[in-house]
Formats: sequence, structure tokens, C-alpha cells
Amino acid sequence: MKEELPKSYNSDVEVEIYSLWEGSGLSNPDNMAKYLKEAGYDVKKPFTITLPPPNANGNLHLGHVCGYSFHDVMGRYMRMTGHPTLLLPGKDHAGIQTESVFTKILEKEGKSKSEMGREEFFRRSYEFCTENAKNAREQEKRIGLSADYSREFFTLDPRLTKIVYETFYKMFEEGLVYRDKRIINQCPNCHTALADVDTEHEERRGIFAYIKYPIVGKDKEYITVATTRPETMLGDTAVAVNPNDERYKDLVGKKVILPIANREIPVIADESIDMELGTGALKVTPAHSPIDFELGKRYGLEVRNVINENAKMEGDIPERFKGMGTIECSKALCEELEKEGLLEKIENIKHDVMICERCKTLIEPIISNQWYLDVKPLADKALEEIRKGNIKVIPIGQQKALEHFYENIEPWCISRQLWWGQRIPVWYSGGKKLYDWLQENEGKGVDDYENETGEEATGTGKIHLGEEQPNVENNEIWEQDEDVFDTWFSSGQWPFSTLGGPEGEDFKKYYPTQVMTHARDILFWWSARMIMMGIYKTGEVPYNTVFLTGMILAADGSKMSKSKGNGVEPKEIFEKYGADSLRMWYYSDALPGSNAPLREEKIKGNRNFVNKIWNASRFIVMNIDDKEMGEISNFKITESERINITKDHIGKVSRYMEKYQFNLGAEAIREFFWHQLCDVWIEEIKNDIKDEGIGSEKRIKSLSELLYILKENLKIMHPFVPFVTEAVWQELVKLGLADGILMSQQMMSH
RNA sequence: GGGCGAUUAGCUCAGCUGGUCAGAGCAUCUCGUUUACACCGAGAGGGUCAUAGGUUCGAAUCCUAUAUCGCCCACCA
Repeated sequence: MKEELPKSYNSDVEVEIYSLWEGSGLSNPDNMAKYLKEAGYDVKKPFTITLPPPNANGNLHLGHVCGYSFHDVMGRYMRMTGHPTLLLPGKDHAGIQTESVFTKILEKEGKSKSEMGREEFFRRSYEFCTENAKNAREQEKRIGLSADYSREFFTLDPRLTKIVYETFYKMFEEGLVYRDKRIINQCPNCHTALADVDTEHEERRGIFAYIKYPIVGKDKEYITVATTRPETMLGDTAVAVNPNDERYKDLVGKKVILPIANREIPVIADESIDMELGTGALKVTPAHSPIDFELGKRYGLEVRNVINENAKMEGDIPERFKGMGTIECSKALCEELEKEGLLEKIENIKHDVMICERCKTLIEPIISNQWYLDVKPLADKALEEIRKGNIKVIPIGQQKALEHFYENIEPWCISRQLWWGQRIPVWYSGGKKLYDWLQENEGKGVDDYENETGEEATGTGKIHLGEEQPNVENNEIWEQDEDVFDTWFSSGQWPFSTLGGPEGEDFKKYYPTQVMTHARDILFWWSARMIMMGIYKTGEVPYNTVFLTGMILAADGSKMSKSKGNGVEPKEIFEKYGADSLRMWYYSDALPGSNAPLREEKIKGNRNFVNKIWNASRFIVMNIDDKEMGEISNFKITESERINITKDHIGKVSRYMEKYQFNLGAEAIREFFWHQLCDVWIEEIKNDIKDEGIGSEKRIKSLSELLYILKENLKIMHPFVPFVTEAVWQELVKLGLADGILMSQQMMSH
């Protein structure tokens, strides 16, 4: 018996609908393949997306939800066209960010990280993430993501770590990863080294100080250098000028006195020095500036560390400066120089500085030993694949950016001085310091180390790869590396690690994947690495298409951020308009390469569309009399003009789907359903049958055709608006007018 | 400094390989309470497609400049 359906669609049922999908198990591609086979369909090639894992330490924002909407529209379409579909979900441990968030939480509880100890900290962080991941997972489901949660991974899952370690071992054996001593980007707030991509540039106010360095053997003759960072002068080991600079020609090879420190340092000449800039004379601080470091290497200059990893002054410097912050020291130095008459002037300038991408703290360039991955050969292969057309980035402009990134890539610093992450699986006999010393001093041995450093060696200086300590011989002491891998070193392996690695069962079935979708702001961090590491480890590109969604912005066009308080929680939108409405907005507005300022009125417009689907369906169902149900459900559909037009429409939408033109697809389904099916056909048929008696041939024929067209429309609309279409489908099932669940129905061929 | 992209109705933007391409949604205005839906229906207004040249039978669509805006990359001390 037919019940009266509610007059308007209530999106509260979305949660229930999701449970129905979950209960069906058809998000699992193995089950879907079985279903297709049993139902007599061709089982086509699997479709796989290893979904971007959001940070496990927080909630999803509208940007994440946007990404999942795109993954899901692709996945649902593929599933309904014969492809067993795997949307593999995960959660990211997000190294630096989580460590900092969790450390702050501990501080609030009055506990400290160091007191807690590494193991306990790790355990507690893991719990914290596991707990928080629930929120993210709920939100993924709320937008309708038809992912296979039986395959969900956390990036620190031991199964993934194992694969990440294997990759590292392979890279070590091939000489691609190595320890090196060079200038790194140290974030004094996060207390770790950062890769170049983990930094940003920002224009900030600063000073440009002109300092006079007295020339040795001359009275009151100086060479003036200009610097934005006077505090680094304590570590100066040369002054550099351009060899073609007439002003300084005679000084090259002479010595000058470094004020305050009272050391003699040479004047050297190098082509790279810009004569126009400042005074044309550059103070060279190899330990604290990348350019200077290179100069130092070229001319064999001494490297003097005067700033430590916490951005405090230290080293071989006058006692009074030790422990000062860099700015404090800069001021103190300028005052002293002023008194000595060696400060020519100070200009106030605006200049670009490097800051931490996470916490916006000023980066301190310091010398340090870190693990590096020589990504150049991997980048070359990635470039080759792009040029062969095996990888496409949508939009194309970003593909050019990616190529540019690969062309100019530098070794990637992959070690981080954190606890939260995958600990680097390396042991050093006699400690890291010994190993690094031997690496730096090629040809020298342990004896030399003891003689030159005056320290006793506690091992052979050998290295051991592995998670477990090797057997101890001759009382040597093995020390495990304290550092962890950069988060992106592991997430760069996501497409194959989550499938069990090259030997995994899932890998054989579901790799390579087809597409990767994420916001464009992590292109270099993530996709760039996944492509390189995928090719490296598996010999195949991990996916052929990178689909970059637009950036979701606040209504005024600015970035949504917690600090500005202009963020909108997905929950708010879900409650007000439902997931389908939000999805439709994404498809039409959050296009690749664009910015999408949140437009609530547009989401509202889509809510109206969702309701229209519900209502038109309700009307069709209402028109079918109970006595006609049987006959209509068994009616043999024949060709008709309306059905042909519908077929064409489905073909058109399918082509949009295959070309990733979801905006056009969304527009087309809306246009067709509303303005063709509702405004024209329903009206026509309403008119046709208004004087017909129940059960008449004309009624049966017209209503059967209408029902058929409705069902085909529900199918083609389902990837876009899965909830409302499934809700309607289930009403049809109740009446015996449809079977199963819509999610697994197969599209009409076209 | 280098690279990329944008500039189309009041707003946010579509417009794929040049020829019904001058569009959509929202907003505005008029009319309509017809037994699916007012989260509705019927209709209307509104743009020399940034500017200037060029290619072409024909350009919003291709090329070249110019202007404005945005993003990314970058060791100018």
C-alpha cells in the first residue's frame, strides 16, 4: 500500500541512506565485481583512487569535503558503468603539525614532551589521532564518500611503515639517499629542519646596515659591507667583491679586520657578486647563508657556526653575545659598531624573508647534517612521463608549473627532528657524529677521528639499516637515528603502499590507479612526490590524471582560516542544505584552476534542485494507482522519441564525465531533469492522461515511459546527487518499481 | 627576478578542437495561489565578451602588444 510521501525532501535522511550503502558492502570493489558478474554484466577494468588522507588531528574543512565530492562523483560514475571501484580512504599523521598541536595540548595539561619521553609521546599521539580520525571519517561519510572503509589506512600503520622503509633501503643501496652537511632551513619554533617546499617567502620590514670593516695595515681605510643581518657578522670568514669592480680591485687578496670579533678575514673576488647591490661588497657567512655557503665551498673558507638551532647566538663569539636572540644581538652589535664609528648607516627596508610554511616563524639557515634524497633522477623520469603524455594535470597551467618544479628540483631533505613520524631505520656504530665525521673526511678513519676531535670512538663508524639493533661486537655502541622521515616521504608512497606494495594482492588488482584529486596548493608536496616515488618503486606512473580542484574561499574571496575566524564548518552547510546541495555547488563552482568563494545562495539554489528531484518523483509515483503497479512494473518499454532524447542526454553527460567536465555534467543533469522532464514531459503526460480511467492502456503506457525515464535520470544524476536519488530509488523499491540499491545500478548504454 | 593564469550580464562564473556562443545559477522586475513542488510556474530587463591592432569568408574563441588583477616559483646580501 502506497504511503503519502512528504511534500519536500528532508536531507536528514542522508545519514540513513549512507548506512544503506555501507551495509551493502558494494564500496568494496571485490564485492562489486562479484555483484556485476552475478547480475550478468561485463566486469570492466577496476577504477581506483587512493584518496588523500586528511590530517588525523583535526576536522575536515570545506576544501577537504570538496575534494571528496569530486572523488565520489568519479567513483560512483565508474561503479555504475561496470568498473569495480576502489576509493581507498586514509588518515595522515601530519608530522610537524600534529607534533606541535599535541605538544600544546600536553602543555595545557601541565605535562611536557621531554618528561614524557619518546615512546610515551608517540603512543599518546597515536591515540590522539585515532580518536580524532573519527571526526574526519564521519564527515567524509556525511558528504557521501563511497569509500571502502575496510581498507582504510593511517599513515603510521606498521604495514605502511614497512613499505616506506623498504623504499628507503633500496634508495640507500642505490646511493639516492645519503647524509650531507649543508645549509638547511631550520624552523626555531618547530625545532626541526625543513625541506625547501616547506618554506614560504614573505615581505617583511627589516634593516639594511652598512658596516665598515677596517683594512689590515691601513689607517682609517675601510671596506663597507651592507647586510640585512648584522648578527651573522660574528661568523664572517671573508668579504667578497666582483673581480670587475674598479672600487675594490686593489683589495682583492688583502685582509680586513672583522670588527667586534677582531679577526682577520680575506677579501675574495667572485663573478656572482652584484656590484649594484648595497656597496657591492658582500660579507660572507658560510654557516648562515646559502649563497655564502656556496662561496665558502668554492674558496675553501672556514665555516663558523654562531647561531644554533633555536635561533640563539652561540659558538666562538664574545661571551656577551652568547645566548642572545638574533634580533637582540643585531641591535647590540649595531650599538657597539656605532660607538666605534664603524656603522656607516642603517636603512629601513622591506625585503623577502623565508618563513616556516606551518608556523610562519622566520627560518634560520644553519649548517646541519641531514638525510637527503637525490630527487633529480626521479624527477627526470617523471618529466619524461609527462612529456610522453602519460600524466596530465588539469588544469594544464599547473602541469607547466609541475614541469618547472621538476626541472629545477634540488635534493630533498627528508629527515625531521621530531618524534611523531616514522623513525629513520638506521643504526650507527659509535654514533651518528662519528658516521658524519667519516663521511665529511673522506679517506680518514676512526683513529683520525679520535686524534682530531679528541673524542673516544665507541664503534666502527659503520651504518646498519633496519628497525632492530644489530648484534653488538667488541663492545661497540650502536645508536639509532633519532630523526623521523618527512611526512611527505611516506605519503609520497601512498598509491602503492596502501595497496600492499609491489607484492600486495591489492596492488596487483588495483595499481596503477587512474586519477588523483586534490587542491592545487599541495601539488608540489604531494602529487609531485607520489609521481616520482611511484615510478621509482613500481616502474609505473601511479595515475595518469591529476585533477586539481579549485580553492574554497570565504565569501569575501579571502582564504578561510581559523585565525581570521571566517571559516565555515561543513557541518553547518550539511545541516542547512544537505550534502547533495553542497556537492552540486562544488561541481559547478570549484573548478580546476579557479577560486570558489562560498556562495550560500547558490547552495540554496541547488537545494531547490534536490527538492525538485524529490517532488517530481513523488508526483510520478503518486499518479500510479495501486492497481496499476503490477502492470507498470512489468511493462515492456519500447523505443520512443522521449527515450531517445533521454539516451542522447545520458550520452552527453557521460562524455562530460569522461573528460572531467563535472561542471558541464552538473549543469546538464539539472537542465534536463528540470526543464525537459519536469517542465515539458510531465506536463504533457499530465495533460494526456487527465481524462483517462485507471488502468487504461494509455495511462499504463505513458506512466511506464515516464517511470522509465525517471529511473534513467536517477541513475545519471546519482553520481552528482547520490542521496536524494537513492532516497527516491528506495521509495520505488518499496512499491516494487525498482530493485536493489541505486549505487550499484548500471547506466543505460548509449 | 622567473613562470602561470585571469579580465564575458548587478554578483559568481560556463563557453571543449574558431561559424545558432552571446549563456547558466543567483539577484532584479512583471504576472500567476492550475489537485508534484512558492525550495513553484509563465515571462522580462540586463553584456560593443578589458583595450588596441592582426590572421580569417567569419573570433569571446587563434596571434601580437597594452592595462589591471591574482597565483606559484626564486639564496639578491
